[in-house]
Amino acid sequence: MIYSSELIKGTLKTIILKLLKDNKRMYGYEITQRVKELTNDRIQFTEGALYPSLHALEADGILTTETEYIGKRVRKYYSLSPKGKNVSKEKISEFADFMSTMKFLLDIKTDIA
Amino acid sequence: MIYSSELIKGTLKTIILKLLKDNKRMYGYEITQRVKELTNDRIQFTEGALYPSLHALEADGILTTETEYIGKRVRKYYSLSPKGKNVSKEKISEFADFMSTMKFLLDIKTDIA
DNA sequence: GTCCAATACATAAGAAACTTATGTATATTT
DNA sequence: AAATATACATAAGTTTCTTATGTATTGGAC
Repeated sequence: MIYSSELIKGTLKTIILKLLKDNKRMYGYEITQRVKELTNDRIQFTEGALYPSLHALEADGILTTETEYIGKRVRKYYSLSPKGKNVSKEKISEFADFMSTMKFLLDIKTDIA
Repeated sequence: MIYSSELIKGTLKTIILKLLKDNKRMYGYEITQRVKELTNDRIQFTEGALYPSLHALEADGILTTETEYIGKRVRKYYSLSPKGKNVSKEKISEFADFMSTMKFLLDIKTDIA
């Protein structure tokens, strides 16, 4: 099952910030692959969504970049700035809070007895 | 705390369908108040988002309507159609699945030493 | 008895975030 | 040698929401 994109909307930045919190630095393509892998293909970031989002986070001072060459191919690593570390924590805890609200609202039973 | 709207995006229809599943029929204004109340003001639907969404669900054959007058004031009640009952179940279980994926994704440590 | 807030609907313009499509280029596998 | 994977990027179009506006009735406060 691939989730309807409507459902995933708005979670992209939160996921990016979580991955970077755990991994110190990652490049764009790596992020798409990691998410795909971790979710068993249920969540797949398109490049058209990912790259503009990374650029926006950098412009906001949340991410910093280092460009490296692997052979002749460029690779752009993203890391959390000090500000980004706080934003990351906030976003993740906001999402956790949101999930518990939604869980209550949708009356979802997580334990299948 | 009011959740960032970016986070709530895409959940509006799911919430509407859940409320109508439990309540048989509700009118627009009632939905906004119920959601506000159930979430302690954390989720608030604007009319500009709600009404077009209800119209779209009706156009898709997911909701049916009955118009009633309370005094001279019109009130439009929405109910799930037979098709809507299925869609409602699907949307809710899709969201439940999505939440468990997100919970995993946001809890995991990927930089295991 | 009048004014403000609440109830109740609706739509339109603009913004935000995404999809789809396209482009460039290198590296690896078949 | 060709196809696939890696790796970046942007632009046009769509969807979905926000913000603003509009109309009208009802109830409570003063």
